[in-house]
Amino acid sequence: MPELPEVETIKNELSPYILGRTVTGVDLPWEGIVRQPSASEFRSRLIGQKITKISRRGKYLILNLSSSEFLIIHLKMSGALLFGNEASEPPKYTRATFRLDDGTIIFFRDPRKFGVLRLVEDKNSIVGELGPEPLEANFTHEVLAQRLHKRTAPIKALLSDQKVIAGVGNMYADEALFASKIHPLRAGGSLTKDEIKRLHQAIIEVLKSGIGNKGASIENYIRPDGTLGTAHTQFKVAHRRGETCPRCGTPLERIAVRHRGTYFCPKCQRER
DNA sequence: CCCGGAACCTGAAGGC
DNA sequence: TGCCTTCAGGTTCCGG
Repeated sequence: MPELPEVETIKNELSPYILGRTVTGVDLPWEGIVRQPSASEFRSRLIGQKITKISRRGKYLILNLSSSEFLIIHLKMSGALLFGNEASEPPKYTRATFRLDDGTIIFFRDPRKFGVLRLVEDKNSIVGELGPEPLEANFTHEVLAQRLHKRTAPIKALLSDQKVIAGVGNMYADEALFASKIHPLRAGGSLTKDEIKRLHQAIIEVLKSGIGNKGASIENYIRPDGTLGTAHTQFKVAHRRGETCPRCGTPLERIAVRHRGTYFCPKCQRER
């Protein structure tokens, strides 16, 4: 499922195909994918616009348009953006198709229909409340400490909260907690300064590693050219049900935190 | 404001 | 073999 490294990879690999191109057609086989405005208005306002910039904020993709509006895309759990041309058959579960002026076609494939398309004038209406970008210089361990201060929710839940840190989801939260040897159920505000420093470093490392491996192909994640990422092969605990800790050999445990599958080593990540 | 749980959605996997 | 139930999780909404 796409988290920061997956969305970053999609942005990088899609960029040469769409930057500077003009949208000439929009098909919506399932109109429910458009959150705002209405599907018909979305179509008419998007057609004719040139894509002048593509960026990422958290797990959102942001396309700047020549009209000064923004096309904001969220892939949620099962969404993928795939490129093709006029000869391409739409992949199964295609929910939206964008035709560009050079014949390139971008397919939004999304089996579970969680994905969202928005066309907005003010991008901050969507991404304005997000927490800091973990790979930018202003994300320091002091900033992390301040955002966890006095929070009583489990650290795993806080790491996955986009208002605390943008871009970290279920998989990379588990990896960062394992790397920093912190139990997922520890209250966020109970972490020591040293633990927060380790966690801060671990978040940056697991995300950078994920990007270096072009994302983790768990579930439906697929790169725009149809190939898979390899980040999941580097995972130490995430989704490694029934396996043992690569550090100490203890069988990994799986618990539910906020109904989310959470993998950890009960020996390396002690409860206190 | 903070926390936890339900809802959205459907393919895959497991149980009987 | 096949039907039924459960699981997967990012975000949003809602109640306490």
